[in-house]
Amino acid sequence: MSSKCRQCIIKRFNALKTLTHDELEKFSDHKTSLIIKKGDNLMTEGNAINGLYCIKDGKAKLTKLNTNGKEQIIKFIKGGDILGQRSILSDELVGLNAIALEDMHVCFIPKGDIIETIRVNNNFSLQMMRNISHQLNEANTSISQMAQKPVKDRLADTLVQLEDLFGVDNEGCIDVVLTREEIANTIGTATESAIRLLSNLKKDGVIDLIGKKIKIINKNTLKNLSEGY
Amino acid sequence: MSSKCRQCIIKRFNALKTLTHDELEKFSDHKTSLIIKKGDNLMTEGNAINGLYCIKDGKAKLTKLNTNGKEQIIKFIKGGDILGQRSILSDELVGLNAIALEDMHVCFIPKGDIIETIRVNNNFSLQMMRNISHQLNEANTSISQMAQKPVKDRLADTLVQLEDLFGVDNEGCIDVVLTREEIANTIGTATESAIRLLSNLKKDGVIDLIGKKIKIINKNTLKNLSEGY
DNA sequence: TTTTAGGTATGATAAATATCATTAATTTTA
DNA sequence: TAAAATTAATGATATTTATCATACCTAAAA
Repeated sequence: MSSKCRQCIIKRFNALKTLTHDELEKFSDHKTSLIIKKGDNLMTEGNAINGLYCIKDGKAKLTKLNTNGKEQIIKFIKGGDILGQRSILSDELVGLNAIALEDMHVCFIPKGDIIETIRVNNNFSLQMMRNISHQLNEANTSISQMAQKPVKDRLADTLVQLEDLFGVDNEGCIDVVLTREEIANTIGTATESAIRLLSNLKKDGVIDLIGKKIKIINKNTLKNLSEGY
Repeated sequence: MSSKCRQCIIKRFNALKTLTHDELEKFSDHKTSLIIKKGDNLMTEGNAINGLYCIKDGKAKLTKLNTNGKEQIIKFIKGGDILGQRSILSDELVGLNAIALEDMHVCFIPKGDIIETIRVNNNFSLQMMRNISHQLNEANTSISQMAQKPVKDRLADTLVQLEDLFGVDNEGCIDVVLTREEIANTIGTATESAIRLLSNLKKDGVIDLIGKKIKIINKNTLKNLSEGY
């Protein structure tokens, strides 16, 4: 049973918080609730999109498939995030794959309602612009880091970012399960290189590896490493 | 003597084309015309910005300074482009340096007018969103390429993109003057590596090097190279 | 014009990273 | 639970890329 948008906690976290009572009601009436199974695609690169996805819970990776067939992970997504804004706003095809890292609960709001709201509710559009602008800034930083930093620094940076984004579980491990290959695809390196560098960090006592889970022991050291020290 | 925004040809190329007669008049009255000398900063990373820059003519590089002191070129800018949108929209500090590659003519429009127009003119905000969204898409592609492609492929890609962006002069050379270091900072490699790869491309007859100027002889080969063939 | 400085070019070498090969561990499937 | 398949780990090696050194060229400055 799908609940009311009005009651949804995720609206506190994003552009939805600017909506009026009536707008929320309309969204509620038109929305579809979906369950995306781990490994399934929520969006697919090159496809058209006709609405916005609100992530209620679950985690996803946003990826791009390279011409050589390699997957590049551009960004991670979690509950409270909104997907598809860029594509709806620019009226372009979807640029990234969104692939569930675990089962997800998602709401789909049709494009018409969004566009209508953009036209009427200025705060909503401003909030969306803010969001996209912020993402652009992050992307630019990413370009610079990918281009200039060695793999080791990028790995350190990624670990810190993953902990900041997903937090830690009750054992103190970064609260997301990624394969070594996915970590490699995030920092842009070969899987073996990622594994090797993780092993080194463990040997140096900076992190601990518990199965697939990673526990940051010395965050400051990681932060320094990420800046080349 | 600064002319009227209404008559400015660059308004045809960007969000300004959605402005009403009255809005253009207001912009005209409040704008400042500037000349930025080659090598000077139009915007500086970390600074606040209180308006939008419209590039009438001239070329610029958008850069980021890395923690190791290296410059990364994120994007190139030319006449018709608008600068500072992201920062104004998100209300964040400027994320990039804009440095003139040649003398530029630029108009500055104060933030107040822009924000006001965003509130009133929906087409204007939509157009801006489109622009930012498009830039975000490009940035994501860039991340993927930086992370996954070898330097040679990135150089080939950059050369093609530079020609597409700036066109060619009457000798058929890419119509922008960049130092080898700037090319290296675009693709994210050492200057010597960029020079070496350019020399190889010349030896293979794919490009010609005429002083600093670069002439693409076989664009298709470059395109293939950029995809790893 | 000569000098000087900055940019370009190229070789030699070192360091970083990828690839290939193999084994061990873990997860999935039958 | 056993077998199969995937994932992780690590060594050996090849390739890519960076760094250092030096020479050359070009354009600006004295």
